[in-house]
Amino acid sequence: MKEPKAAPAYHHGNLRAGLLDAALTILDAEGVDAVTIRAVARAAGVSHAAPANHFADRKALLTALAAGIFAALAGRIARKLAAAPGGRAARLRVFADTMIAFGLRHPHRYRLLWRRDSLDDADAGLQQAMDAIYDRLVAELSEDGPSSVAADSRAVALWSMVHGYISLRLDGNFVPLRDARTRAPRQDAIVTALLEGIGRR
Amino acid sequence: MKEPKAAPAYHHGNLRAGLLDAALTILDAEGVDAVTIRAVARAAGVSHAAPANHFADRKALLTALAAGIFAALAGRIARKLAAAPGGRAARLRVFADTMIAFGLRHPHRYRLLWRRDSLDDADAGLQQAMDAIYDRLVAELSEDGPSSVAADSRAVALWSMVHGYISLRLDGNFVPLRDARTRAPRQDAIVTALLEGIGRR
DNA sequence: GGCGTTATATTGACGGCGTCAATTTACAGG
DNA sequence: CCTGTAAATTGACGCCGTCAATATAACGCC
Repeated sequence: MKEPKAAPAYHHGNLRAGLLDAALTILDAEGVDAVTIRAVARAAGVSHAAPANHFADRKALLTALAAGIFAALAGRIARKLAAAPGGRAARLRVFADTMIAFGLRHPHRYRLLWRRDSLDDADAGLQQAMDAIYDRLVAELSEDGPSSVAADSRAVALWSMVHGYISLRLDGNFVPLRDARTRAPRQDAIVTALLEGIGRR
Repeated sequence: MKEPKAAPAYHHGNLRAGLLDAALTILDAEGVDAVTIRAVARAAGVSHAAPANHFADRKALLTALAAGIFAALAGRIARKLAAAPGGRAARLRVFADTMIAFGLRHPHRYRLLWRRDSLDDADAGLQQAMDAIYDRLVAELSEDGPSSVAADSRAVALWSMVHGYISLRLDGNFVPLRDARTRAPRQDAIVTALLEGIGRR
């Protein structure tokens, strides 16, 4: 009747978790390119080939890392939406704010999520996790009136705008961070723009 | 009285241009990560250290490559807009269509433009070229009525949406390429969504 | 307990990469 | 012609990912 296997220290047991921890630390500090197998192994205190037992290659390591990050983001969005008030516009703002806040607070994590050439798309539930968020968004948008655009396209429009805004901000663009007239935070202003339209007026 | 220096074959004269040519070919064929100094040198038929005379490091090479690509894109946008009809909505569509068409036609080139960690931001006129496009967009959007959002934020909204859409498409997302109701191309539908708004109705 | 199997970790090697230093080659101007 | 300078080559270094061979620890089973 062995002990309940409570955290057998290290080295045997949870190296995998230790590697992912180390990888996340390096990612936050130095960015995706610095997350090398050897650097992660070093940080975890094992030899350079030890990670091979848990991750087939660097891509697999980054994919596992990204999967965890995406799960955290999806969870946060779900929680925020569950607690959000009823109005459609308000709920869409919650979605956008949560995404943007996450992206700006964890730049390297966010960027990793979209470094698809460094990730094993097929493998992780990554695509599927993203689809879940997307479906949620479509649902939020699907109480239809006579719109000229279907709910899925409206979801794509919002998702694209939010993602594009984060990406561009992380690249240092759009530095006046407030609307030129209202002085509202830019991220609020662009959501307003999408909600109300920029066409006529 | 030397010859007019008409294309001195190679090796002395225009290695720099030859390297950029080779780099672009490799980029299109195999993506950013394959554009290594050594591979480019190999493709140009010179030794692995020859590029050092023209580009300080890999970052400088990629930056020069990106600068050329961005200039081409900016030129295309300017030309298309110059030839575009008068209506505001129509002109915004021209901008979006041109960007999206470029991004989808040259995925690796488009991705390179935003691999800012692989580029030397300060150096190239890259930021400046982008600002030029951005300013152009603001100008297109600046005939103001009593909008609740200033022209610059509307420009950010459109630019973000277009950029985000391209990025996500290049990552394999949004695969139903047409609006669920109207069967219009998705890229047209999202522009419509932004023009008309997705808030109330 | 003892023992073999299997999972896990180490060591060492290989080739490719970016980069640097030393060297050779080619050209230009006096 | 000769000399100085720009351009290109060669060779080395350390880092990387990855693979093969080896050692070690855990576990199942008798």
